[in-house]
Amino acid sequence: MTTATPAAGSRDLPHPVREDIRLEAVLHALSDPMRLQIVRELAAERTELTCSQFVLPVTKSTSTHHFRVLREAGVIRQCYRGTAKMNGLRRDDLDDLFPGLLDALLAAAARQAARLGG
Amino acid sequence: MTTATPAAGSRDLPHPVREDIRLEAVLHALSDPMRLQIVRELAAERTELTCSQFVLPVTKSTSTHHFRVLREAGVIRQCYRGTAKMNGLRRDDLDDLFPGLLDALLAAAARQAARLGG
DNA sequence: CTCTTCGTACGATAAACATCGTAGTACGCT
DNA sequence: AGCGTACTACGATGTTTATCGTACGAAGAG
Repeated sequence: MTTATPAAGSRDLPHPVREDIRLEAVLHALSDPMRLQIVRELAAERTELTCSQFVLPVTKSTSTHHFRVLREAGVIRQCYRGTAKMNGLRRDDLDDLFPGLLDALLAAAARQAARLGG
Repeated sequence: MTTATPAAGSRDLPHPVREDIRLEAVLHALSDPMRLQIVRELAAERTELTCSQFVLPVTKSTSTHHFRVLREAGVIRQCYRGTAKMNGLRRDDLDDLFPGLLDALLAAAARQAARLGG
């Protein structure tokens, strides 16, 4: 336990490196309402969240799918912490690649939510 | 004729009104490389362009499809001028709904193109 | 009227996608 | 070891999507 082994339990997840993140993939990932919601919550809380902390109107299989799309697009970073899977926004990478984009997207989403939701 | 009839030649095209433009639809429309390219060119030239001024590596049917997706998402506005179909960015509507988003997207696309293309 | 140019409509097709359910694996706790 | 929690893997399904080809319509030039 508490061994800082490289493999860290052999439960690593594949992420694209920063240079491989493609704008089209990011936009596609965010074009799904469920995934956009996930990213909004993740940005609101400034910390990492477990998958189960999101209340989504779909089954767990579907949630897994959406989280994976976000990860493979380079929008979030996932890692295991015990049995829980932590999710964090890749804000540093996104801000470096596309300065201002993430904030503009979050602002647009917030604005639309405010307009439609009340 | 030159009659300013309401139908205007019965060649009108359906556009969503500003309030009906959805962020998810815009992101989805721009998540296709072909369509992102179209929007980039449209933004670069500050004027309206005909469909045939775009050189796209697909057939005309497919082009028609992509232009329609962009129009139905509210990203571009289309109208006929003679036999040509003019395309213009709906910058006013997009800037009103999502201030700063379009510019952030275009900047991100330009940055990525610069990074990958040279 | 005819011809050409520009774009559409429709049908087909293959791929991708969102969703589910079931069965299974990994980890922590007792 | 045994149990419960958290998430995954796989297969199925119905929908959407990107693409094409062919045939068609609308407008302008001769």
